Amino acid sequence: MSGTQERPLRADAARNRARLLDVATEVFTTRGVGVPTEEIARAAGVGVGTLFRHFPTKEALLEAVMVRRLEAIAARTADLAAASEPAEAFFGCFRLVIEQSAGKNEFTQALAAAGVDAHAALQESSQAIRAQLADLLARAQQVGAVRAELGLPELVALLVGTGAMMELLGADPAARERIFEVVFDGLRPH
Amino acid sequence: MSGTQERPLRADAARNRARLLDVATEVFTTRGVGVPTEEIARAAGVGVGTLFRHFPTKEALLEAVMVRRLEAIAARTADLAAASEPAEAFFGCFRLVIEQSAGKNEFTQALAAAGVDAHAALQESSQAIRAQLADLLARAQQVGAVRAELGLPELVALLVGTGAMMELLGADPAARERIFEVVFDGLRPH
DNA sequence: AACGATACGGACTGGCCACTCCGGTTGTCC
DNA sequence: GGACAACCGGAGTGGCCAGTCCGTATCGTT
Repeated sequence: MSGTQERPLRADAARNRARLLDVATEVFTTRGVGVPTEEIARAAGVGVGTLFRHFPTKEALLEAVMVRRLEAIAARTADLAAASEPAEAFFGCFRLVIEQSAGKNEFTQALAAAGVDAHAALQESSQAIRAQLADLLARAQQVGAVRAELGLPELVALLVGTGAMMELLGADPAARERIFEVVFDGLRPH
Repeated sequence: MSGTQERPLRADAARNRARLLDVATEVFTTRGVGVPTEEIARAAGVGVGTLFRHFPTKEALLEAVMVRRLEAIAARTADLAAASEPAEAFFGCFRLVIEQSAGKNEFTQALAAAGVDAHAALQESSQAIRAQLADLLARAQQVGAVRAELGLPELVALLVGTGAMMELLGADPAARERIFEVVFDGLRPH
């Protein structure tokens, strides 16, 4: 389906594209999506023209950044899930997803909105994560580590919400840990 | 301090101001803060000039809306807190705050940011709520209804985060209830 | 080394939106 | 009921920003 079948980019073009993605990730994450495109271009050492050639729209750039993050999370989640028994895998992945979306409120919102109004590319990579999460959840429930009545939508909500909590608490590790304890205890049966 | 000491408004001016506030609350809540000011003016049946005379800035309008909501919540919280014993009061107010901020992600973010960079008026009314919450929390902890190690920052984070979860789940009451169960169970000791 | 093809830069355009300004209207007080 | 203030409406202004266009530079190939 997703044919990445284009003729290979020229060396400089590939370099610029990568730099653009890196810079955009950094800037959007730390300063929000309201930052003018021109600033991202300048920070990447290219002109706006170049930016818009690689990403025809600001939205497209944002999407590319998101997809990249989602894919990174999916990969790490898969590793973690394969290497542990159900309960550990579930809670480990929960932490991982939270930590990977650090400083990125809007990213989590996108994950949330993905099932609703996001674009095709986002749909695809967020579906991948959702499938993994569903699997993780089912297995953790089977061994009785997580309340049986919870579904995937609730899990996603919990993830996004917990992410929001962490963002609020900033860099206080003790407080973050206390939140994890509350949420994890709440997730366990009875 | 906060001298509401101005000469009383003319009748029509007062009416317009109130209508503006009502409409702005509605519009900002349902469609986000990105809506053009002119649209709010039109919906309120006045010109933009009138809007900007009452609220010199879009931000000022937003602030007024926030303050109003915060005050409403503070009032209802106080009632509820006075009429129940600690545990019931705490969890009741938790629900109340969540429900009152329904459909208003950005409002909750403001509550959160209030301690950080919001304007004077917001500071004031959010301080009032925070004080109430601190009290509620302390009392619930004294009777052993809530984990002792949690502080006010964690409680605020939990509120905001849970609000985000609810927003995500939309109108599914069963799912919302399941989330409440998870969070409330997590809040209780051990 | 020379020549296409490919990619670059950044001045420019168009649209949107917060905010201003002032001629006209409406409330209020004697 | 008249006169003066207080208020209103909405066309207009300025600034910002996403996206375009084309002359110029760079890459890769023979």
